[in-house]
Amino acid sequence: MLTLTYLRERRDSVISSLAKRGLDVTGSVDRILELDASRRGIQKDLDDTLAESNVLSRKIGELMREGKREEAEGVKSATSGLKEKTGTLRDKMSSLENEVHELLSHLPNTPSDMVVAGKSAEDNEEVGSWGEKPDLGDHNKPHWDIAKEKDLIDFELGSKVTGAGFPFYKGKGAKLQRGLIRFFLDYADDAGYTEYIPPLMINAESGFGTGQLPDKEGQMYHMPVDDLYMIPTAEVPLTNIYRDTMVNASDFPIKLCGYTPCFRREAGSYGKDVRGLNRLHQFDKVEIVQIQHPDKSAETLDSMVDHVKGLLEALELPYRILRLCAGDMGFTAAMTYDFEVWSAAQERWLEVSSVSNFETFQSNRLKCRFKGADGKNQLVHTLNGSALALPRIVAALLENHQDADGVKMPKALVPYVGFDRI
RNA sequence: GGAGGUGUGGCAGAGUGGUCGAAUGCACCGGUCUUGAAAACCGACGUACCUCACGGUACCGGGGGUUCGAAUCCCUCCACCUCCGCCA
Repeated sequence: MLTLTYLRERRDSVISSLAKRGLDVTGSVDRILELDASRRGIQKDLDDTLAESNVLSRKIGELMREGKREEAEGVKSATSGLKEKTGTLRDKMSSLENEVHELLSHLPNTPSDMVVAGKSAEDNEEVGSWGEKPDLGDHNKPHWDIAKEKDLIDFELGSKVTGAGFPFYKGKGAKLQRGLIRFFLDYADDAGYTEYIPPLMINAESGFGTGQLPDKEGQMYHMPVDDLYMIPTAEVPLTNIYRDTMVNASDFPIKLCGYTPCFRREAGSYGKDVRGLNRLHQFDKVEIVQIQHPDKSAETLDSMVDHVKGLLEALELPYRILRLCAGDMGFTAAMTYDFEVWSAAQERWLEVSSVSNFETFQSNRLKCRFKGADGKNQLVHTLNGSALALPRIVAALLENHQDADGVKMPKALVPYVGFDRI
C-alpha cells in the first residue's frame, strides 16, 4: 500500500507511474486526496472540541475536590453539547478514514523506474538466459507421458481423492520431490537464509499484510468456519513474521526461507496450459524472503536473482530471465524478475520462479519499520523469490533429460534423490 | 470442552475513576570525567495524526459501553498462563 504522505507529495508521479501498468488512477487518487483533505478538516474540529471538553472535565475535577458540588454540576451541563458534537465528528472521521483506506488499499504498487510500460507478457524484457535447448530427437515425450510410464505421478488418483490439480506423487516421483526440496533448502541455508516451517493457514490480517487481500481474495482457499486461508505461497506466513515489528537496523539483511505446499484456486484459468504439472491447485515450493534497508534492496534483488540462477544451472535446465513490464507485474511488486525454463517436449517456456522487490508496499501494510540514521522510524523494504517452485521444474527435468530408456538425473541432484536415472 | 488467572512504553514492572502518556529499574542515545574503556554523574528517551509554529488530539491486547472525565468500572472478542477433561 502506498503511504498517504507519498501520495500527497507525489500525486503526478504516482499517476504517471501507474499509467505504465495501463491504469488511469487519476480519479481514485484525486478522490483519496479530496477525502483526506476533508478528513484533516474534521480532525481539526474534533481535536479542538475534545480539547475544550478536556478543559471542562479538568475543571469539574478541581471543583469536586474543593467540594463545590453545585458549581461542578453547572459545568457538567455545559459539556452535553460538546459530547454530542464529538460523537458526530468522530463518526464522520472514521467513515472518511475507512473510505480513504479502502481506496488506498486497492491501488497497486508503483513500478520502479527501470520497469518498462506494458500491458501483458508480450512487453516483458528478456534480460538474460543460460544453456542450450536440448535436441530431443525421437525421445520427445511430454512429462505427463513419462510420469505415467515410470509411475511417478498419478493425476487421476488425485482427481478421485480430491479433485483435478491435486496429484499424487509416487515412488521415485515422490523421492524426486523430497530430494528437490532438500536440495533447495540446503542451497538457501548455505546462502545464509534461516529456515522456517510456517503454518499453512493464515488469518485475514496476514493476507492483508502481504497484499493478497483484498486483491486476490478469490484465488485463495478460504475456511469460513474459522475464517482462515490456505497459503498461496510461503511468502505470506514468512513475511508476516515481521508484521507490527520494529527491526533493528543492525539486523539487515534479514534472510528467511521455507518449504511449504502452496494452495491456489486458479479460478479463471481453464483450458490449455493446465495439462500435467503445468498448473496445479497444490504444489510444493521453497521460498526465500529478505527484509532489507531501503538503500540496499536493489542489490539484494540482484543477489536473489543470482541465487535462482545458481539453482537452475545446477539442475542443468536452460532458462531465460524476464524483467516484467509494469502491466504483467503483481499488484504488490515494484520490480519483478521471472525465470522461465525451457520445456523441451512441450516446446515452451515455463515460469518457475518470480523474484520481486516490494519496496515499502508490503511494509506499510505490515507496519514493519526500523529506526533510520536520523532517528526517525521508516519502512523497511521486503523482497522475496521462489527458489524454486517444484512442479514445472519436475516437468522440465523429465522432458529435457530424457533419453532412449528413461531420464537422467543432473549430477547435483543424485545425492539428494539417491538414484541417477529414472 | 470446563474452572481460574494475566495482558501497561524496547524489556522488566508500579499504577483500581480526575493533577497518568503513565512511577521505578534496565537497555538505548547525547554529554561530563578518562590516553581509551568501564564505573559514576548529568541530560534526553513511545507511536500516530493535525498545525508553518506554539501547541493540540488519540493510543495502557482488539472492539463496544457507563461517566463531565476510564489504564482503572461493565460487556464482548483475541492471545498467553495454571488446573481438570479429551485426543494425537
